[in-house]
Amino acid sequence: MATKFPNEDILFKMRDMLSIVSDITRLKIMFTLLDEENAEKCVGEIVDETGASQSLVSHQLKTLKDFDLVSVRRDGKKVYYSLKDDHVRQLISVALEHAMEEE
Amino acid sequence: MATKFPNEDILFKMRDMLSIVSDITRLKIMFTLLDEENAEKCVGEIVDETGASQSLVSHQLKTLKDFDLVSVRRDGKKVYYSLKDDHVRQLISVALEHAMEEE
DNA sequence: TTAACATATGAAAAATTATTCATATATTTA
DNA sequence: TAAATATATGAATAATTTTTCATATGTTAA
Repeated sequence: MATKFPNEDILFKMRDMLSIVSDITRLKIMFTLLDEENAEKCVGEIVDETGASQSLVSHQLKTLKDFDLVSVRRDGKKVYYSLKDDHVRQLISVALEHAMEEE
Repeated sequence: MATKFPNEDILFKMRDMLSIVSDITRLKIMFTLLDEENAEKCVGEIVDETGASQSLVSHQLKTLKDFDLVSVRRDGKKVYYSLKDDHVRQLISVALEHAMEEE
């Protein structure tokens, strides 16, 4: 009878975490960054590989950064991003399994 | 250079899968159904335990059903739902770990 | 210091999703 | 069969999110 789910805080964090990986553009970005182990890519490369607009990629990278899921490093004119969080890799891999499994 | 992410189909499935678990109401519902191993709950119980409105719960259960993530069984006036998919459990547990881990 | 390149950003527009409200349907009980 | 209970559903509204567009900022090269 007693509801024993996590408190609201935890639920909200879960929701945030999950919704950040549930967008096509961000998924593409993350796949780009998963390309090789510890891959680091500059924005231009990410734009090319995802096919999304420069602006959109930039906005979404900011979203990822705000959630502390990517590391950023500037080198000259270019800014390099890499994936920071292992939970993301796990989420993506579970979702990928699921997506590939059926039919 | 060659972008080697999954094809669009797979990406969309991943997105669908991930976004289905990235909503507070659905998370609550799923936690309710995770309460015990193989828990089966009727809509009324789910309404009580989540605190969401009957209509909302019903809508979201439909969403879960459409994605084949829950099983449904009617017994008399009541309709019982249970979690069907193990990937969901995995996603939830990864997200939960993540959410509990920081700060 | 100006031009060119790379990236970021605010605000608007477009798209999607969650929620509510009113009501319908299905089942049981009186 | 009518009333009561449990759940579902369509349509409207509210809320959130994604995407674009125009432009700003930071860095290097000429």
